[in-house]
Amino acid sequence: MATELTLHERRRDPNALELAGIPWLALLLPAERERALDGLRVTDARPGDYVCRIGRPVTYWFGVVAGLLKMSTDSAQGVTMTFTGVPPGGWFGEGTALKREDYRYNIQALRKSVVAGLPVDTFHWLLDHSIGFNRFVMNQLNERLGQFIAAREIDRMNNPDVRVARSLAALFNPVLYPGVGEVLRITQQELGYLVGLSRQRVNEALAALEAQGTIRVEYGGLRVLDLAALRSSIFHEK
DNA sequence: TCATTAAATTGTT
DNA sequence: AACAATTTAATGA
Repeated sequence: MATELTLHERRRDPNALELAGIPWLALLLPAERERALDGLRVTDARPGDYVCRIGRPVTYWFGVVAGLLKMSTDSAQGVTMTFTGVPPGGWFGEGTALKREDYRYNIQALRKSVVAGLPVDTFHWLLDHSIGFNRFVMNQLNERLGQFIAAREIDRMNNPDVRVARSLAALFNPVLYPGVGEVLRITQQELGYLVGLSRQRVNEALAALEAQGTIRVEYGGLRVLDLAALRSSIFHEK
């Protein structure tokens, strides 16, 4: 039933599925939405594919429709540092797009993903004309600031269980990643990569969180049961 | 559509 | 790091 409906939608509009996964489209007035749709490009990314690279001039403002991306940077010593994962519904690069600078990080697909891109010129046009779009971007910047501060706390924490919990809470952020919903599709391997822990240790932490009743571990993903608990959970040393 | 096989992911040591 | 067990995805009749 659900598939028939989407197939029907797809017949009318080949991009219907993808467009449903772009949160800010609903905030635009019809004329603005039309302009946005003219510019929007949706592409598939294979694991390891680069969405953007450090130093390249900004071409698009990017968003994740499906899958999982990672944001990373290379230090002068050539060490790759992963900052964060970007799950569905996440849009990034406003700062760079605003100033029309070069990308300051690499964005790579961790798994097969669907990525949407809004050309910088269209991005600026929407900023100049759409109040709804401005609200979205402002809200986005504000929420990301909060997450940035939280990320610094996470880095200082030594307890792996807490690190996993807080990092998960960040990925489940409904404002930044409205496409995630109740279930985050991520493997324990991928999560370990993002958090900086071994898969075994992540598996152990997830088991503890599940025992605590804050999440449920599923094949290929995690279901959040208590987001507030995830954000503030505390574990005892063994 | 169903059964079989391959691949991916997880749980454990 | 390695292994077995489990789940999903892919294949082809």
